[in-house]
Amino acid sequence: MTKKHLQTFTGAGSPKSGGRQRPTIRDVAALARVSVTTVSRVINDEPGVSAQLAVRVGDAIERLNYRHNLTASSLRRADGRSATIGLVLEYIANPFDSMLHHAIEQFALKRGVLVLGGSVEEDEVRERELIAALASRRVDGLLIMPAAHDHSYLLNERSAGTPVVFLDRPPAFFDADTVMTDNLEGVRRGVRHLTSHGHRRIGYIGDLESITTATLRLQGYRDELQAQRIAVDEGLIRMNVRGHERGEAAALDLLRRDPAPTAIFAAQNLLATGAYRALRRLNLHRKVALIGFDEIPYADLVEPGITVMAQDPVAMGRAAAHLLFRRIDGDRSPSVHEVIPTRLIARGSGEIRP
Amino acid sequence: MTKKHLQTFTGAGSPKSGGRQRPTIRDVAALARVSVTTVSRVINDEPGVSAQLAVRVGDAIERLNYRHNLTASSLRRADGRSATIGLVLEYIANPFDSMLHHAIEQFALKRGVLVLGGSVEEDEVRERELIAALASRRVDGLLIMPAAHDHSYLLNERSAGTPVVFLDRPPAFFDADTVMTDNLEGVRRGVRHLTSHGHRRIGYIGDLESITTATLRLQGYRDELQAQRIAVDEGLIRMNVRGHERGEAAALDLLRRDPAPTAIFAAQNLLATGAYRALRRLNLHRKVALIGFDEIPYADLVEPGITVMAQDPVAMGRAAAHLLFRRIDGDRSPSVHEVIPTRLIARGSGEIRP
DNA sequence: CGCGCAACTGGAAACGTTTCCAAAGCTAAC
DNA sequence: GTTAGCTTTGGAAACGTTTCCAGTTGCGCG
Repeated sequence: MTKKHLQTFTGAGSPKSGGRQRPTIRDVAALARVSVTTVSRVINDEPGVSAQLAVRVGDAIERLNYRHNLTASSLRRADGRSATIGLVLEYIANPFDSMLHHAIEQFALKRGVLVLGGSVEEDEVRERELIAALASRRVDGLLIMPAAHDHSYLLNERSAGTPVVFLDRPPAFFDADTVMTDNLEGVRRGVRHLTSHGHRRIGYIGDLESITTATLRLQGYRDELQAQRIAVDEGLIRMNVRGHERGEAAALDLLRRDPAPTAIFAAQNLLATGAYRALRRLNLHRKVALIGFDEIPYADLVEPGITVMAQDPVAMGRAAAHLLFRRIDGDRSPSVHEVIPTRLIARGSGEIRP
Repeated sequence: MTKKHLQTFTGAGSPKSGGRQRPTIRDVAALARVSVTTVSRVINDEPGVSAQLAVRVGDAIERLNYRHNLTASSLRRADGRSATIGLVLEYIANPFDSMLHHAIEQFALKRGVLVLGGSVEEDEVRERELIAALASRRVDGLLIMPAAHDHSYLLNERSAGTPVVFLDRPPAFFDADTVMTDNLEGVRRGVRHLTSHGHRRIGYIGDLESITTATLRLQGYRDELQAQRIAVDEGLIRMNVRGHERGEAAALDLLRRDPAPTAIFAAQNLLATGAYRALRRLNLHRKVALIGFDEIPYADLVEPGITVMAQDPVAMGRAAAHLLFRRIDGDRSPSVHEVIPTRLIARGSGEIRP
């Protein structure tokens, strides 16, 4: 089973057709009339090469258009580094994920490290396959936004020296560095914003309960209502709602209750836009308040603008990359759990009074 | 200079600290009491291994948690394949780019190929560095959305057997497969939509002239007006406008002219949202028509909805990946240039009459 | 019973690089 | 003038795998 995914060259296996081979370090050495050792030293900026030889080698590299072979290098070098890290995201076309990706890539680039990535789309099997594929390529570290609920399978990777940092969601049955949004407090802050505007019947729409952050957010909703001594009406809660359309349907459903909620908290960006569409359809978008969790592109262009609890993917990506590289550099201290705060962005929809 | 970027291990070079080494094919062979050759055959699904030995090897792999080392494999195998392709994008956090990325990744995954990527952000130097880094990792092929204006430097890569496909923008001084949006016809179609609604003074806001597609789009604007026998008023054209804010400023500028345009064609997604904001600010969003080029997330949620000429990043990504893999599989036929049509999505802003 | 052939198996070389170690050259100190 | 020590250089082994080639086994057939 393992092997199936490690290696599936569907390609007809044409013998690297077309074109002469790339020049090797040996060709460079021959042209520069030095040993391969010397060339290697020049390539790696190691000390102990006379200026004269260094120049000769540099010229030869230039002349031959030599390209250092990092796979061979990585294979031989003592630390086995490939100058590549693996990034496992939920869905790369989600703005949140792609911002994360970009922040990480920027950070990695400073070290000359490239990012090998993939989307997993809430599929546990795909997560494991993707990570196996990354491990096969001997990435120097893994950044994971997990879909699975048991990460003990990562023990092998780590004991083989590949550090792992979890992003946006915590691992299960596995201890590792994490970087997460402050989901609980974020939602509480949003709910508080609504209650401070006079709302007491606040509908809640949440993502799959299998996603840890979704249950955390729901907990924030419950906690804050309880703190405000507002009874939680289970009929106002819709969980396991996924995607735009279902978000819209769930909101419609909530709004047709009697008594209807005077505000809705939509705990994920697609759910928020779905809810907004429902409000518009019922012409309630100026009557019923709405707060979304996670930023929505162009949320300020609609009327009223959509108030959100914004996450900070750039800060998260940077923090995660920072942690990962520290581990790659040999840090063996206990796991760190960073929590990135959210920010309330008031744009109108969240400031509607009942 | 080359070497600087090929390899910049800032890492303190801790000796792959922590944890025992990974098991190798030799360990597997020893445990299964067979030769490494046999293990290799099993791993690669090659014929000619008795069922009995295959099982023994499989068990040993399982027991040892062996992970096939693709770097070593790639180094030795005749075709040199790494089961990895390189993807160079303009800016991965742009929805268009991330959709492309996802489509490509999906396609590649079917072949067990992973995507190694990076954003270039209109920086020619970074493009070259990134491609050098990808070449160093011996990717099997390159998918490039170029920033540079001279791609002759890619000749080496290709003659070394790495196929190249251009995405969204054409190469310069280099012949290769391309997959592009039908920019010219797309803009013409949009402008025609405006003229058919009675507009004759149509403002145009375009991106940097250094971007080939931006000049192509402008050409579409000119062509269509000319075809309709409408004189082109150069004062209505704003080129070299980049990003949201500048787009807004350019639109404001256009709208304050006398006579003001009755419609605006914004030839890029950020420019369109910028223009929309300008219209809103002047309270002209129900008076002056607007069409954007490239899809805008949630463009249907605003009032009026923003009419766009939508590109099809999923089709483009698929087409490009398809072409690339054909080349990787040895296809040496002449370059192919695929053109993906755009689609008019009428949402209100483009149907306003003067 | 010997032969040819196919199927299976393994030893060793090779991929392009880094690293270990030794050799060579030079300077400074005695 | 010899030696110690440093700097510069190179030869060869090694990384984990695939591939080449040869060896072994089993079987059917004359």
